Amino acid sequence: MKTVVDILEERISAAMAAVGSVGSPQVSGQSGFPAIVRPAADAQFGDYQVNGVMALAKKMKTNPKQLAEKVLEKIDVADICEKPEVAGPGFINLKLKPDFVAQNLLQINIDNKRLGIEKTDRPQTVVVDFSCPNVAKQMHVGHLRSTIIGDCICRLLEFEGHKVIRQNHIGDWGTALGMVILGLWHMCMAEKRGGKPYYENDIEDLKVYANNKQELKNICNRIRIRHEEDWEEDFIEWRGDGKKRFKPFLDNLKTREDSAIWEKITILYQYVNLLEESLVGLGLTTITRVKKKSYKKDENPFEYISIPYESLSRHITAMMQNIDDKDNEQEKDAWERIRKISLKYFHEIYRILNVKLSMEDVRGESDYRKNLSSTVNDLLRHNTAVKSNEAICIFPDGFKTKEGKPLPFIIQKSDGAYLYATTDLAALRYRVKELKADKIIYVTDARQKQHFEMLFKVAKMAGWLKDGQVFHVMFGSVLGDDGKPLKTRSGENVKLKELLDEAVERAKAVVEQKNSDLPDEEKKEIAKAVGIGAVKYADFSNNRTSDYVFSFDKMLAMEGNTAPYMQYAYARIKSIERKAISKEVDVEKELSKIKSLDLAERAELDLAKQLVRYGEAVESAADDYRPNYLTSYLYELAQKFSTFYTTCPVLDAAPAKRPTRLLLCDLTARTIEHGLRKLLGIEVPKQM
RNA sequence: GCGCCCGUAGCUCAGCUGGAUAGAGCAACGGAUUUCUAAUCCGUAGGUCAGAGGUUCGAAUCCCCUCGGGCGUACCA
Repeated sequence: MKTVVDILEERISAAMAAVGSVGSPQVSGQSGFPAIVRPAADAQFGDYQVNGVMALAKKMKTNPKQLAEKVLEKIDVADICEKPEVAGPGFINLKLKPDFVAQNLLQINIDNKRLGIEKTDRPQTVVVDFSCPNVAKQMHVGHLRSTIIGDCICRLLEFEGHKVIRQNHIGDWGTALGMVILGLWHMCMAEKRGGKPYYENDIEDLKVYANNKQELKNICNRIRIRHEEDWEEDFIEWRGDGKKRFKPFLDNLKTREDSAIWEKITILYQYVNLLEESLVGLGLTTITRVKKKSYKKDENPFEYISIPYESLSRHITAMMQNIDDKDNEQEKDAWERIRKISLKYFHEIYRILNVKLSMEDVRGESDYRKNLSSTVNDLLRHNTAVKSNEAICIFPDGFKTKEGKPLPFIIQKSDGAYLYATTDLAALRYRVKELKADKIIYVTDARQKQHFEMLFKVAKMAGWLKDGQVFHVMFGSVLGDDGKPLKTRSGENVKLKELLDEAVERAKAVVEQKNSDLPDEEKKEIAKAVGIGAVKYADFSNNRTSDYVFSFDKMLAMEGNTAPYMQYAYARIKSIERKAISKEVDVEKELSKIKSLDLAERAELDLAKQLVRYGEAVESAADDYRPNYLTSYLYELAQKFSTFYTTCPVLDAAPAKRPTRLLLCDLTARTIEHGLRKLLGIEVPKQM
């Protein structure tokens, strides 16, 4: 079934074409005559309005009002609308016939699965890249948006009939790798030293003195001296070979519990990050080793160099580039363990969030590690990439540095390490070539806009992409209550798990207060649905591109335009169905016999018209990747239902009126359920 | 400096290739419950769409300038 707005658009565009081509042949040669049918701005104008006539009049250099009159003569919508009217400077107002609404509703009613919404006639293979948390890091509120918006986009596209391939491009390569190895090293040394782990004290000190440069330098130097002591001491054959302590520690890691490792590694990751940030500009150096290009048997294969202390993890990253080598076996095992544990925790969050992402959807940066050199080489061969300051770069047009020079897209650093630009290119190629993607969608925050613009441009330069094949679906940053961006500095992140737990807890308190008679088990289920639903809905209902002000109170408020409002409407309908038995009303029977509807009451007709529009809302949300179009539709639906509910008794209605009202209830429930559960991944309890 | 995004009611935000008198929620105020769940409904009040100019039948929306905020800007993601 086509949406009403599409039918109207088609018919009125045809009428406009007929009128436009008569008076002005040159206009007809252009790209058609869009009627631009929109929901009416004000109910007094009817249900839909045509905006396109005035634009056409402008093109034809004619009077819009007169043109609208001419179009009116050609319009054939008598089966759908009351007589259309010209209004204002050249609008055409359309009002649906109650009969048409009733017939439409009866058709939707028959289609249990899709509520009368057609599948696309041009199905595509769409790759959606979303969520993408970082290994060894707790997911925080910043990951919430990518995860649930991405999931919603997948659900919308799947429902439209596209083949969707989810890709969880987790951060498990590049710098993350070096930081985890360094973090594990600190874990080892802290355990050797015993007592309260030194990194916990260091984190506190670094935070306290973040703005006192002199003291910060003293602290960092103290850390560095301890670091070098530990490093110097840890060897059997050659300085710093790690055979005395670190290597046995890595072996021992296998015997430890996941949860114990997870808790520590997330803190250590923060530690390494915070230490490196603190070190910037302090000028401290440290000793490390690099493998010689050639060496004799029994000779120390390493030589020792001095590097800036803050670049140590990056140095390790470069060394670990060959993680698949035999020498690095232990590091590789440890790394895979950390990766596995991290994924376990991410998937726990996905389960709680009701997000459809499985282990099969995980294809992280590390999965492309074997394609990185060929990606770079191919670009060098095409002369797309060039060497500049020892780094391998591509200079796409239109991007400039601070100094006004061309801005490079760096795909290999001067130390030989690859970057996320390289993995992104390799991933993009994989998606086009192997996954046969017609379309690739990246769901990330707006700060990466320039990166993606460059990525897409480079991929086009290399001939790997067609126009219009990739989209960056971006969203705003997460802000704190003070309106400033929530920095990813350690400690300031709000852990997603804790946020979700609190949401459920608050919901539980409300359920307890409103409906204390329910069995405990049910109260728990309701609290989960309401709490998680509220958090997700708060995010969906915001404009995607705006910044996101994070506030417990706002997210967890359960009044007004929130998920619980819709869940409540649903629960009321289910309650009517339960009550029907005691009132000797056979709902199933009345619904199955229904042949026509009686939409006499204002509230009935308003609700019916809203129900007819569900397909339009889904379509616009999917077309623009904007879940908030869907949430505002559902909110309006619930509002119209609530008005209907208070003015139109259902079970106590006259027997002749009752089937219509039962159908309105049933269809409202099905639409809310479909929108919330199927498309937004929000549960709808039968009671609350 | 340059590039991108943003500025709408006291607060949080919608506003869909430019469309009619700019809409919601929260907070405030007034009303509604012997009747299917009041996590509700009905109503009142609240605006120089940051400011100035331009484009046109018509601008919150497009262009220019100013002010204010954010992000990015060669080896982090």
